[in-house]
Amino acid sequence: MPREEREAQLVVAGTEEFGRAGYAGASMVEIARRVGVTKPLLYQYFGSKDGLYLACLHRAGDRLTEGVATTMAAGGEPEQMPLKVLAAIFTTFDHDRYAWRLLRDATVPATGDIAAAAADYRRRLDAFAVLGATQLLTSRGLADPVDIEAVAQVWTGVVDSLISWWIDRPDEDAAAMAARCARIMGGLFGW
Amino acid sequence: MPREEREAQLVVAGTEEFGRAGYAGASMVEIARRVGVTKPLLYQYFGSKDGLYLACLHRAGDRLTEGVATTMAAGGEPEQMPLKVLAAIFTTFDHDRYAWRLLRDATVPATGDIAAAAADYRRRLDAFAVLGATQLLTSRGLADPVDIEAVAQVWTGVVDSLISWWIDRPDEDAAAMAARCARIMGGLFGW
DNA sequence: TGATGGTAACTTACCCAAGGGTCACTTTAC
DNA sequence: GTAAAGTGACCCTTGGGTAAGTTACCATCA
Repeated sequence: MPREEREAQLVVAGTEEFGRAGYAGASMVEIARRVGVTKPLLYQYFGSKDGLYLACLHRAGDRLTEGVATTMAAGGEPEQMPLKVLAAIFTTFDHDRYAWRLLRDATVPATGDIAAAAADYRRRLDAFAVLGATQLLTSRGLADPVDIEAVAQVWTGVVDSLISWWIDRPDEDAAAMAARCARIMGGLFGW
Repeated sequence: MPREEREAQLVVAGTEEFGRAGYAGASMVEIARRVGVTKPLLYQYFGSKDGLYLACLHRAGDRLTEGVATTMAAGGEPEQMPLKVLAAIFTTFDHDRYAWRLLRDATVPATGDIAAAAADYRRRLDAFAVLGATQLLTSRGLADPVDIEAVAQVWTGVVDSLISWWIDRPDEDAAAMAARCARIMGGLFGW
């Protein structure tokens, strides 16, 4: 099998394993086993556990920030943005649901390349979240910047828990997930 | 120092370290070092890493389920329950903010005593969340049980992210945190 | 009162399995 | 024949876990 194709397989398997068990809990030999190869090949292609994690992280982070940026750039009513962003995330990661977790893994080493890259992706996503929260809160007369930060962080937590819930329900596809969120938000908040 | 007192110190240090780094990422020697003792004493008192984790988990889980149960039992408007529960959680864990994370640590081994105990606490808390979500959604004409489950899980995710945010702001006390949540929910949802 | 023995707190130094990482080698395709 | 895909067997550090011993305190008793 050509290197490029094998690497893609390994990144997919790594994303699932890192997403499931976290960086600290994931095992390189287990990731290799999933693909049907052995550990030395994994090291030949990615150099180290950090190298593989970074490859997984960049793939996930780039796709995610791109999708969110496109959606946010399109604009619209502040109340509609959360749903639009959710729909974009669900569509992008329908077959790769663990990817989101890589950006929010608490078990990566506190310093080093991984921490820096993950912090950078989180920073970019947080900026979008803060932008959305600002639009939403100011339209309702709430201007405290600390409130806005809190709402932005809760928003990422909501995405997090929706994706965790989704991972446990593989039969629910992206469209059904988006429809469910729309129905719930409409009912609960009148949005 | 008497055993009882030392054990309490170690449970506090363990809760912080497990909460910060997760079960897989936490180190027993680091936990002992925080308290100023060495690893063998930790093992003499708790037997194993699992034993220490279970001690931390039970302390956190018991206090949490008790506080939530008391609050839910008091009853009230469905729209007011989330705020009341949040206020109870903030008050209970004002000086022990990492405790919540032990119930939701993804890096614990998938089987064994810890997994069973954590699943049990989560099950009890989920039951409260489902109860609250049912009251809230049925009052708005949403009766799909799958929607209710999703809302319940998102609710726990909201608590999770609020606590993470709070951990990063040690100057904000429980009362300020509750007031902030009340202000935001009032502004965003009109609750 | 002071020697004595026992117990609980605590440490140094070690064992061992797991897992990240490497080397030398074999197979396969062009 | 050579270059790339791939492997078996190994090294070594990390970290969970333990054995054996030391200190400090306190109750007891000539």
